[in-house]
Amino acid sequence: MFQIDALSRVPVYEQLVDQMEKLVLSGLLKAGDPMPSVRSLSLDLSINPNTIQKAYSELDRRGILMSVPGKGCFVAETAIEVIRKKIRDKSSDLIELVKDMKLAGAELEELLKLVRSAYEGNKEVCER
Amino acid sequence: MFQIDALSRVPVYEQLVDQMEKLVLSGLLKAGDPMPSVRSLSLDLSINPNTIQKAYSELDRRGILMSVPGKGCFVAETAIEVIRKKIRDKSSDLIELVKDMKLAGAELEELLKLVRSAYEGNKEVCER
DNA sequence: CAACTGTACTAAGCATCATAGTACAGATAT
DNA sequence: ATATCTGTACTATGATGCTTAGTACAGTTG
Repeated sequence: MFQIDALSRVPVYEQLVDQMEKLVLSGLLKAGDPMPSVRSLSLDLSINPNTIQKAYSELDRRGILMSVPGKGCFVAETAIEVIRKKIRDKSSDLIELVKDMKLAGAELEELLKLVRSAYEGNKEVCER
Repeated sequence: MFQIDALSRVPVYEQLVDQMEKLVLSGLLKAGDPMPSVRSLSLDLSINPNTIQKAYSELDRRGILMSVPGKGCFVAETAIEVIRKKIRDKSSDLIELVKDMKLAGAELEELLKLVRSAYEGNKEVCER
C-alpha cells in the first residue's frame, strides 16, 4: 500500500502523508475507508510505530484522516476536498517551472505538447 | 545580489546555489564574471564564511563556478550549459504536476492557458 | 610587507528524524 | 471479565545535517 524510500531526503512520515494524499486523490481510498492500524503498518513497513503515528496525526490535523481511539483510523469525509484544494493551489509551481524551462531554452510548443500528453496519459511522449 | 530566507526549510547554502543558477540562467552573470569573495559575501549576508564556501564549492563541483586560490571565484565557462541541461531535465516534474492537477480537477484548457501566460510573461493571469 | 584570496580543519550548538521502550484508556470479540 | 486489539502520550537515545566560531596555511596582489 505504501512504498518508503529509505534513501530519500524526504522524511518517512512525510512520504507517508504524500502517498496517502495520492491514494485518496486517485480514488483508491474513499471517505470512511479504514486505514491499517499504527502497529500493523509499523510491522508491515518495518518502521517505528512512532513514525507511523506522526504521519497519521499530521493527516488528522489536515482533515484527511479521522482517528477514533479504541477503534482505528478512517479516511475523513473532508479528505478529497482538502487535498484537491491543496493541489489546485499548485498553479504557482507550474508557472515557476514553465518560466525556468523557458529560460533554459524550452519552446512553448514543446511545453504545451508535454502538458497535453501528461494530461491525456500518453506514456510514449514522456520517455526519452 | 542574494536574498536568504532564514525561515525556509531549504538550507542557506542550497538557497545560494539555487539563486546563483538563476542569475546565470537569466544572463545577469556570464562566464568569467567575478563573484564576491567568500568573506565579503559572508559579511554582506551576515552568514558564516563556512556556509558561503559550502555553496561555492558545490557550485564549483557542478561546473558552474571556478575557484582560483589566491585570486577569487569566477563564473565558469560551462555554467550556462550545465544549468540549461539540468533545468530542461525537469520535464518529469512538469508531467507529475500536470497529472496531480488533473486528478485534482483541473481542466486541460485551464492548464494550457496557465502555461501560455507563464511563458509569455503575462502577469495578469497569474493572479487570483 | 600587508592585505587580500581560497581552502582546510576542529569544536560546539542546535534542530529534525527515527528508534526503543513503557504506559494508559477506549473498544471489541470470546 | 479477560484478552487483544485500537489510538495516544511520554521519556530517552542515537544519528544526521546545518550553521557558527575560531584558527591556520598557501597563493596573489599592490
